Amino acid sequence: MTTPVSPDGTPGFVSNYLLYLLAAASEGASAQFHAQVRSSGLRVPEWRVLACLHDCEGAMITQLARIALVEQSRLTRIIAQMEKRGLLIRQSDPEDGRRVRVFLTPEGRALTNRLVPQAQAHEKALLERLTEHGGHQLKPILHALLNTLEEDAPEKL
Amino acid sequence: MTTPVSPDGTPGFVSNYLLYLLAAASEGASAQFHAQVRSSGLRVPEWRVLACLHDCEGAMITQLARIALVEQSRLTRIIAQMEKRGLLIRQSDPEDGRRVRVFLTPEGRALTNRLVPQAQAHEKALLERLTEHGGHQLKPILHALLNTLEEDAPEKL
DNA sequence: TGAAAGAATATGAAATTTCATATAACTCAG
DNA sequence: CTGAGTTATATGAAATTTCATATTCTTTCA
Repeated sequence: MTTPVSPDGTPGFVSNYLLYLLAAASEGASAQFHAQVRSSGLRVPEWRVLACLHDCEGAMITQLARIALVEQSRLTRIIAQMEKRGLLIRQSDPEDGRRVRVFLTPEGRALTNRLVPQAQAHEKALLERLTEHGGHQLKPILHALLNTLEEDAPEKL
Repeated sequence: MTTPVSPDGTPGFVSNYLLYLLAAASEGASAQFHAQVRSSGLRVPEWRVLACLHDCEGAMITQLARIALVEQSRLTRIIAQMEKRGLLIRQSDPEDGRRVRVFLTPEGRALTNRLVPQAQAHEKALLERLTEHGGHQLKPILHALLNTLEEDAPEKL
């Protein structure tokens, strides 16, 4: 990831463009851990679903889609696959028959409980290597960015 | 994007997990501008290709794939489509016949020259809304993160 | 030189993703 | 209680993406 420069050495637009930096940072930082995810037999969106369920078991498809950053119809199919694999079960909400609530199976929970600590360990290691460069400011700034974005989003709660 | 919490109010893992924050920040920050991209008739990876070419005309497919964060075989097809649309042309390198170098057409360049300033304006506006929350630290930290990641990547130059 | 190894790009085929829309369930005003 | 409007999820069909591998060209070195 050598900083791309024009042939003449000019720094170029992309290499200092915020949206590029964010995308590259996200991709790059995730790459190592996502390899672990895949070697646990999960694809990234599946892992995200498990992580969300770890926090909010019984969430609706739509909520999961929003949190896991996946489009709804896609998530519906991912959930279906995960259900077939026995990682989770769908259960329609008795209060509101349109809603489908998703729960981890014991197997799904076991996998989740194995991966979450791995994720935390990976995060810790990464942040430690960043301490000299203000690594502790990273998460606060990202939170601030997300809050700012929420303000002007046509937000669906 | 209400901070997801467990039913009991516990803050939860995901909502403060670095890789999630990065992914959500990237997605969220990009959403508005990517809407502009699409209304210019481009998909996001296509815009990324144009932006890269803006900086390094004549780049090889592999370079573009790495910078634009797109897998090579996918990029090959994206480039092919863009060539059909007249946004760029491929030209095989006389020095090394395996390489394909990519150049903007006048039309492609015009589109690029229209979008890059839009991107810059969007970035500026976003960063301004973040100034009170340490927005000026964001890009430096992301650079630091990317540098750190490069160190231990099996890096292909 | 020429055979083997390596690089850069392309491509087939299966799988996934997207987009629009269907379906089903709920809400609420009249 | 009925039907228009809304919300949650599902699904068909086209398009894209992925993965493995083919193809083409280059480099290496015996």
